[in-house]
Amino acid sequence: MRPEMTDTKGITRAERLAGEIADAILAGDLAPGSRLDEAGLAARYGVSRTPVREALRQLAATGLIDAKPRRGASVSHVTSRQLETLFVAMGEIEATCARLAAISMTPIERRRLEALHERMGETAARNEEAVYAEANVAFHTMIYAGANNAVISDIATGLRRRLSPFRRAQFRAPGRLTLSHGEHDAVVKAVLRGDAATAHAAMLRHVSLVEDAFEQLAQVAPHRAGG
Amino acid sequence: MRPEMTDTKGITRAERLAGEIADAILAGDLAPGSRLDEAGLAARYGVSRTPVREALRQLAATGLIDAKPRRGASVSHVTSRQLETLFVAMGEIEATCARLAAISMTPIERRRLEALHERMGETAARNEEAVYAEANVAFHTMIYAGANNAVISDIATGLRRRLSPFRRAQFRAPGRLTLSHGEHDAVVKAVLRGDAATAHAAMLRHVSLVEDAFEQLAQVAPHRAGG
DNA sequence: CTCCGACAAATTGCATGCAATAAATAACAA
DNA sequence: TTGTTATTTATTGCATGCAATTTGTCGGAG
Repeated sequence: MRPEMTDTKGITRAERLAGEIADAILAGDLAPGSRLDEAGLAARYGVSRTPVREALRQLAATGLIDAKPRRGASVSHVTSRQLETLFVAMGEIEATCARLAAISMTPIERRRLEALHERMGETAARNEEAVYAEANVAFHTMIYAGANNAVISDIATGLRRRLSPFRRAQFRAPGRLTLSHGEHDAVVKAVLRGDAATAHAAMLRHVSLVEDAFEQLAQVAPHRAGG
Repeated sequence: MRPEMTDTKGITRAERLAGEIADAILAGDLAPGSRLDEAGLAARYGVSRTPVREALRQLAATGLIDAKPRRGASVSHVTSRQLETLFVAMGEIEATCARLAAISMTPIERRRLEALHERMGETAARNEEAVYAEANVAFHTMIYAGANNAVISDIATGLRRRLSPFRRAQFRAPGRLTLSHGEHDAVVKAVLRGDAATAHAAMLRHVSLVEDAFEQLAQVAPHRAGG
């Protein structure tokens, strides 16, 4: 449940290894289905098998890799069916965050959300993909935090991480930036006025549309992890 | 995500240990705040420290225990504030499951839910606490399954486990059984007729009332878990 | 030619030993 | 007496070796 919140400077090798391996997977260096041999990883990272084992367990808990008792671990290769399940879950959780944010965001949080949203409008108008993508992460993170519920925001963060490799190019679709900002607008307006039900629905719709955008891209360039 | 939670007959010692320790915690044998000494546990369960370590990591991932890098692990003692956060999260997730169940339950699942609900009505009328409590677990599990989303039902199951020690006596309050059944009734009716929004609201209300019932009991017998 | 079984190789799970670090205590100075 | 520091101790993190189990291959029988 707690991947890491304020985890005390993961000084342990296992923690660092988990991060390294996760990055390698998310970056596509380790393709889905790749076998994660303990000895091999130990040699590759210059440590013994023990921290590798712990790192693998940790990653298995997040669902990033798939480990069965005596049969080793492999990069969990996500089927399109599972991917849809993940997107649906992500949508529901984000919608829940928006719902809670509408109820319990502090005035300061609302001001900051509004300010970020306006800035993103300008970014979208100038069609600056990279800048918008970065701000987008901040936007959603702000919604998670606004829920003022550590358990749910942890869940949301975990899901976001798992989906991150599939969201790389989500703003490539033509006109997606302004569309995204428009969808955000509905969410922000509802949150600011404290309309929980509408915030929920608006966020659900937004994430569903993100999923659609992904699927269109996926058809063009089927995912070989090399994203 | 993980196709199976009840992993392949946890043949490994670490898996079994994780279960044993979790049971000990949930049963109250290990009080919140208790230090979980690796060597001690290893001796107690007659194994070496290695599987104990892995079991502790596993439990830390579920939030049941709290492990910091060089400072060992201890039974995470839940503050009342965190407990409220957990209850809120549980409510939101369960409500989401109900929402999805209303949308995507198969006809067979709906029939079974209805049948169980009717049986529970009779049990409640006869005021059979233990039987009702067991059926209640099945009821909620059925809602999770009805969401037809493995990711979300996994999350719900995890939260339920974390909260289970605090729900033991939830049906002790006088008249709670028939009240519970009435709340279920609203959920079931909405789910059966495919009314997602109402199912969401009804389940949210139900879980909130469960939380209230808990808090009343908690005032009578405080857990000294607070801090 | 196919299928079944035994054997061999590789890999994981577990135990144990050592090193590193944090908590606890004792000693010393102000 | 109290505050600071050095030492001691206990516990975790890591490395390595061995045992158990799985998988792939080879041989033989049908």
